[in-house]
Amino acid sequence: SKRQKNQSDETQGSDERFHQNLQLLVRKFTSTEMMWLRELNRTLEMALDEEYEDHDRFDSLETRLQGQIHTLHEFLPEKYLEILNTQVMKDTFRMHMQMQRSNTVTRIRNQCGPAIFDCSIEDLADPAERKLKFRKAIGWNESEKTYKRWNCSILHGNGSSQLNDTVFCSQPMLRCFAAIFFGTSAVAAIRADKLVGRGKETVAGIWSMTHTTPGAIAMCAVMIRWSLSEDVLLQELGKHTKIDWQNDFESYLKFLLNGIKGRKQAVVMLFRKYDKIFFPGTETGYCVRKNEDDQDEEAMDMLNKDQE
DNA sequence: ATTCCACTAGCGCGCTCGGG
DNA sequence: CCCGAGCGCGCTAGTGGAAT
Repeated sequence: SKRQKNQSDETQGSDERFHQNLQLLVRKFTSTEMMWLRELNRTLEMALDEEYEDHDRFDSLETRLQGQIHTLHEFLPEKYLEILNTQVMKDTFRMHMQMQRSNTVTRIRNQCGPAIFDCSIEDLADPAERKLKFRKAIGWNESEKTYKRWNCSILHGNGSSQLNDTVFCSQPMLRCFAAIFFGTSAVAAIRADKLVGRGKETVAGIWSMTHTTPGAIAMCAVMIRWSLSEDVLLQELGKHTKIDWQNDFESYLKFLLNGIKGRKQAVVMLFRKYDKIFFPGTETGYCVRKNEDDQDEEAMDMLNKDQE
């Protein structure tokens, strides 16, 4: 059956609208909260553990899953939480999270790649060429023969710095964010230092985004490194690079979440920077809102210990 | 052999914008 | 004011590869 968006809301079955809204929410969730869910089915079957603390979220698989289910409970409206543990929910999450990732990687590497990375189409088209040209920029360490998730010049503001106060600030990061949430043409706007996405129907509008989220920045970082990598498919574990993309995503997420909680200056400024560019005029930034319930803090020094 | 998975080409819809 | 060109969106149908 064809889409019937032209029909008014009244003529559309409430059941159909229920599912369309859910699909929309799942896509938003993928791009703004978590691009992957570990053990999706089991997560949706899980009960909320009241003892769970964000603090321990990334310590073990069990706490990671609890983190996921807690994130879902914060994100989804009540009416969907009631039916979390159903086959419909599982199918919808699996299908539409996948579709959202597919659409995004196609957009970033193939459609916007040259504009985001200042390179030719040919540079991006061939895996071997990507490896040759960009391996260094996405974290290749020649002496250790592995990829480092933090030491990537492509993520840093001034090109080659490793300091944590410039991470996620690079032009490609901003362009990638623009491409995902404000459409392909927004990349050109960012490049020209112009306002993005005003007056156009973009996903940021469709999803009613009001501020930058940790999940969105973490996903952009993974998307950028993956787009320049020799991997052909975006999978949790990269076939050719052997990069554990899912783990890297969660590391970025951990860094950002802890940074917000601990009011780490670099992270707070990072979100302010993104909000200023992409959501000007909104006073409901993530940092402001989230900091109300923060508790005792330990000094966070993730960047130094890195890798687990 | 069959099913699943990741991704892509291309389509229709709804929107914006500019010319008449 | 309207009309049509063009754009960005999500979706469908399909490919080719991997897993079972």
